[in-house]
Amino acid sequence: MFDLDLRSRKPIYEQLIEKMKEMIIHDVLKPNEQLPSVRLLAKQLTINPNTIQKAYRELEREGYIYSIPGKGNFVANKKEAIYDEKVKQLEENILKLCQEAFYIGIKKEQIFSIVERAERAIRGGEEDDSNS
Amino acid sequence: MFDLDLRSRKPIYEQLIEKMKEMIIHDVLKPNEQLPSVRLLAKQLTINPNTIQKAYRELEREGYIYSIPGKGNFVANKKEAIYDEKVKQLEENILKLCQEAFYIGIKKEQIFSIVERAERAIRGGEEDDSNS
DNA sequence: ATAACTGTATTATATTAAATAATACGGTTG
DNA sequence: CAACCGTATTATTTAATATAATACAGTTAT
Repeated sequence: MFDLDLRSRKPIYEQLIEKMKEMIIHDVLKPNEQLPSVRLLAKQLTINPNTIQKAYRELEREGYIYSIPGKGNFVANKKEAIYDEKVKQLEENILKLCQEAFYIGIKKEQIFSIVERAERAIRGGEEDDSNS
Repeated sequence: MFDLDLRSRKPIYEQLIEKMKEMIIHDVLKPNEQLPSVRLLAKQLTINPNTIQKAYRELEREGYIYSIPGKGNFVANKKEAIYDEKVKQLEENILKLCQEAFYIGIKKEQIFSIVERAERAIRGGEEDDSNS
């Protein structure tokens, strides 16, 4: 379910955090759905339970999941809060990249075309559910 | 000249690489200009010469600078090649961010407005030399 | 209540990348 | 030749990541 690269230069817990964020945002993991227990997931991934715990705690700190001691970890139902946070992050990153781009002389239109290319890539690869 | 954060979680040599790339791209460091020697810069920044050397070698590998053993390290005159590479990188990064944004439902117009905000930030903070 | 799950916490250890340190060799310059 | 340069090598230190072994407490079902 959560396949990650153990030989990567990127820390395992970071990979797991990213993976789960993605799955939560993309609704692969539904709100209030129970996540695999720390110990079980550690066994499945053949990594240490503490590493899972570290990832879960960070995800909780950021509002993606919540935990009930003795019961388990669950996907947060604050989808909107997460979404807003994500949008804010994306805005910051895009803003930063654009500033850098403008700084070295790239024109606004050039960026627009990149944005449109990105849109086509998305629209081509997957359909919008809102009017299907 | 190269002020960097020694207490950062980011490796010093990476910070130095980024800093110098920026200065080279923005023409603060002119083509064929001699860079401070490995030993001198290390003394100035109170860090180890090997760390400078590591940064310089990476910058050379990427074509930003060239070195003449016994003489010194110099800014590459392949500005265009560097620029093209930088543009390509930016395009990739922007594309990636946009795809992620679209994926969670952000509209194209929303991104356009971010781009325009970035442009205003740049145009406001510094003037364009091309018609001054 | 007790066994078998859960999350949480703590401490110690191992592993790895980043950074330091100490040298050495050879080219360049004056 | 002295004083710079870049380069290379090896050993060591440091800090983050990951592992390991436990322990404690809440939950659930029997």
